[in-house]
Amino acid sequence: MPPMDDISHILAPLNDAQREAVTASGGNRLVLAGAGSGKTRVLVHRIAWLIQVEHAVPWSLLAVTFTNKAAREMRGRIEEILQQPLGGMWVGTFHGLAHRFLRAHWQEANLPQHFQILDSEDQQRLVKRLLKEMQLDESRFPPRQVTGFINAQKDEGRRPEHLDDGGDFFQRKLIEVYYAYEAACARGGQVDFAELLLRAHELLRDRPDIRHHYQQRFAHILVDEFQDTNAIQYAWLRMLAGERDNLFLVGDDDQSIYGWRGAKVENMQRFQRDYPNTQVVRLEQNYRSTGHILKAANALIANNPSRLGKNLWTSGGEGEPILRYAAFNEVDESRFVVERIRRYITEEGYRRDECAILYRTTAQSRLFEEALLNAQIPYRVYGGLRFFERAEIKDAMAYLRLVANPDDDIAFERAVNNPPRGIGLRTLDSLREQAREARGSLWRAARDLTGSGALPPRAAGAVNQFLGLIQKHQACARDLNLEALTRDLIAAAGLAEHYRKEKDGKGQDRIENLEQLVETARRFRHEMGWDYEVPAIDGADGTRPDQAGGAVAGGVPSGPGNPTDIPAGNPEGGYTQGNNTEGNADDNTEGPVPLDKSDLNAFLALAALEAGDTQADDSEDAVQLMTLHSAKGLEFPIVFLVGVEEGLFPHSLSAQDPSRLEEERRLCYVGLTRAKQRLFICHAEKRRIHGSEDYFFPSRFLSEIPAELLQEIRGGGISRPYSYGRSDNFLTASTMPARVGSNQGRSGITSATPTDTGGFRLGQRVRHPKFGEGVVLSSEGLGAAARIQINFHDAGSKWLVLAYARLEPLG
DNA sequence: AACTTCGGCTTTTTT
DNA sequence: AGCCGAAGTT
Repeated sequence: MPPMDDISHILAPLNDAQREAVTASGGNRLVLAGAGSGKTRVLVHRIAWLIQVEHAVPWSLLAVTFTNKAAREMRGRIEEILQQPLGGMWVGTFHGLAHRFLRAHWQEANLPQHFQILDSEDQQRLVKRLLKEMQLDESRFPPRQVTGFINAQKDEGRRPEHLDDGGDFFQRKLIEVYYAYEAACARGGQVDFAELLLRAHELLRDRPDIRHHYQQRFAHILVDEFQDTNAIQYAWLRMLAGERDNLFLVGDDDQSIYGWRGAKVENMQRFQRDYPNTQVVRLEQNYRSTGHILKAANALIANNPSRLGKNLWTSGGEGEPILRYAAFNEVDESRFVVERIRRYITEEGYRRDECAILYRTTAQSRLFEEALLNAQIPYRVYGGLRFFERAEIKDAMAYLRLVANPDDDIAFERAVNNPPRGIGLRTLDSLREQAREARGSLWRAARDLTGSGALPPRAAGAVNQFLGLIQKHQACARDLNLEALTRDLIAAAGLAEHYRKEKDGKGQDRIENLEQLVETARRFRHEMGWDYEVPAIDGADGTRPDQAGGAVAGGVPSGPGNPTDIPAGNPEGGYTQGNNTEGNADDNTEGPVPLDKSDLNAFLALAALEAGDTQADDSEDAVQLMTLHSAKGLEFPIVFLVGVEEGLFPHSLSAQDPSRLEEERRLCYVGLTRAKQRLFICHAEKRRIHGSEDYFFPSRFLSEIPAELLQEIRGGGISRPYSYGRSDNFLTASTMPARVGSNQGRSGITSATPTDTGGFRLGQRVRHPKFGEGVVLSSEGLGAAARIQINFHDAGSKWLVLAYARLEPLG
């Protein structure tokens, strides 16, 4: 341990508030860390402080994050500042840590030793199958909603037996599905994401011996992004902390944007009630953005009534004004943004990756991609399918899963006739039927039926062949390493051949991805995995302090077509490859390593828990495109916040409910605070959405930003007052050409017959005495029959009879 | 059993 | 407009 005088590197880079948090001793701490206030730095330095100054052993520390990326980054930064590897410290995601915990205590948790993890897609498939078996109509019980119901219950810590249908038919059925779902998971030895947390919590709750063991072990528990915890995660933390008052929670209630998936901002207030001795530290000095940007963000978020309260400030300058662009339509918007980016790159020397385009919904990326493509500016879109979520990878993984556990029905259904081998619906139905009757797995049903001659010979042959394929690999799994098993299985199943024949252009990509999978398996080594050793609970020191490291396994590919890439590299740089054993493993290949069953299982767990990156090649300097959600935690010198329109942002599905509207506002706050130097806010007056064209008001969020901080840019250099009148789309009886034919829309003309609009123009703003302000969408009919469609700001879109509607033109 | 077409639906995303 | 699932066709 370095001497006391060697702590300047821990404290020197900190401001007073940060230092207060880092050096706190005794008691719980809640750090309210505003955007850009050095939240991660505080966590990292706190841990360094605990180890170097308070002489805490890494083994007695627990640090929890939400994403694997954050966990990797934190571990890397701690190791960097300490200049030593963090052996036994538990750093990971809630799910990752719960998984590790359950692996160690599978018996006590009443799980099979080699339980598998279901990802969301698997879960959805299972629910679908159950709905079908229970003969519930999918239109009345949409699988998505049913899955959502089950997950929401688990997130709240509720088992089906805790639920009451309240006499409601739907509720009763949902509970029945939940029961059936649990039974199916138990039969297949499977655990979904929420189950990891719930089981881990229940185990701590029900087993005082285990609970005390961990309570004793963890002297300090640190949590990042605390505002994103759900009920069960919070309960789990409390359980682990016990009476030790050893919680160090970092979060920002203003950046809570995952309420829709169970996160509870309330946990921040609740924590202060549950632990009245908690000391709160506010980090309000922002090191990221200009004064104007911070003022805008502060003003915006002030509109949210339920806040803990915080005000960001900077010692830096005010910076440039925020620029606002009212685009005519979405194409104009994308052209504007790309033109500006082009100028920043070519005229001001910015790198491409210093520019980010942030949007509310993924669908919005397309136009920007097109415009960037046109301008020949490289870009990178975040989000979308990750490596282990790709269909071909899941196909191959289904075979691996069956080798590990033949009772995995979800894998069975996926693999059995893919590639097609003559096992059709009829055959599958009889397998399902048999499985249901025998209350066993499909695998067993298949063995029963092929043995008893109950299947038609042809089907029986095909099923037998499939069974043989899996069995053969189960047998030789002992002699093969993971890589060989994966490669052989893909070949024997005929997957690559199958994709080769695929006629759409994706076949080649898919084959490359399968090759990448084999490569990933090759790199995956036992020593990268987890230490599943069962701690001796009654012993003073059950887990080996030096061994438990590497909560985050290496080897997840960052995407296709880049076999030599360094996996999971940190684009922000600054961290050494730390726990990433990969580099070494690559170079000292010691010949074929025999496959340990836990090797295969660790690989399967990795695939589920850490699905890999979305895209290859972070190395190329490219403009960054992402949703606001995925932008959290990032920063860019130049930010374009686009599609800032009422109905899109806030999204129409959230605008009604006050609490969801607040969350939208927080999302906007997150967006604004991503910008370091320049911020553009764009909205389109007219936008094609879901196939039809609509008029939009600028978002209310725009009007919540003080006008003096905003400067409007006029389109195409033409100075024109901001109004909806820019539309070239006049639709009055006199100017409207009589058109025949069906190719409407192209020129923006939405009706082919002459109509009477009473002098109102399409896109014109109007006021109605009852419905308030709105925009003319379209019209039909003549004279007394003339009707006009208005999209009202508050009341939505309505058809009104012109003769009666007392409409007053605006603007 | 495999291929084709039609119809409904459409936020955000990590584990 | 596009994606997915379900029904209809070959």
